[in-house]
Amino acid sequence: MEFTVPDLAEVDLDRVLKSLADPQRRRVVLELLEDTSGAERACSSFDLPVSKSTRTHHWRVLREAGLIHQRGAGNGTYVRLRLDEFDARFPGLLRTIARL
Amino acid sequence: MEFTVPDLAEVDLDRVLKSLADPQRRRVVLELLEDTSGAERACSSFDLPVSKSTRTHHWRVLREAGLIHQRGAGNGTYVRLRLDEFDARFPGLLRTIARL
DNA sequence: CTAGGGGTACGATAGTTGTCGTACCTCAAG
DNA sequence: CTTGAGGTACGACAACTATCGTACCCCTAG
Repeated sequence: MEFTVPDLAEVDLDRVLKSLADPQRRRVVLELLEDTSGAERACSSFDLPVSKSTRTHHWRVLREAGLIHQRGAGNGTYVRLRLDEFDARFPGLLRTIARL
Repeated sequence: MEFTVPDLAEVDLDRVLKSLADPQRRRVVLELLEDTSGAERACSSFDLPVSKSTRTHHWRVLREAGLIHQRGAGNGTYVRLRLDEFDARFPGLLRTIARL
């Protein structure tokens, strides 16, 4: 199962800032950012204190903001930052926020 | 008439990002930022395509996010970026967003 | 003094968002 | 084959938000 991600050119800053204006989502993004390996990570490996459906919701918001890519591997789902693409579209934004 | 502004230490990133995740408000902030003079500007000098009450609302959101200071001068209202304070609390954020 | 521009406060409203529960799917392990 | 972990889709709901209109306030220009 595959998740469609938006073309970064079609993502607007509004959507991005809204997606990052949530503690849960920001935490996840920054956690991915700290993982300098850039490797995939299991969605289930994040400790989110919300229900399953809420988790799904947050992943979708991040996906639609162009921040992440998701891959469904039958059993679980794996997530990866679209770091290079995103940084090309919104240079420095992630690093700046990470530094705060 | 005076407007109370929050202590920057008590402003959280959530509130800031939410306040900037709106085109009208972001435009106003960036316009103030481009004005390198740092001088006050009349609130009425911004061309906001919304009603008076909506304008008031947006100014309040920015104020509560610690981004601006407002001074009521009887007749009109004047606004000023809290640039130094804000940048001390959230270093680089405004400039980064301005660059996008 | 009166008009009018600039502004706030309050109440209403439609749309968005974060959250959940339930139902259902898929695969791996027993 | 059955169970369970991980996950989606859908519908519900409360909270928040952007917007407006109305009523009202303050001052300056006539």
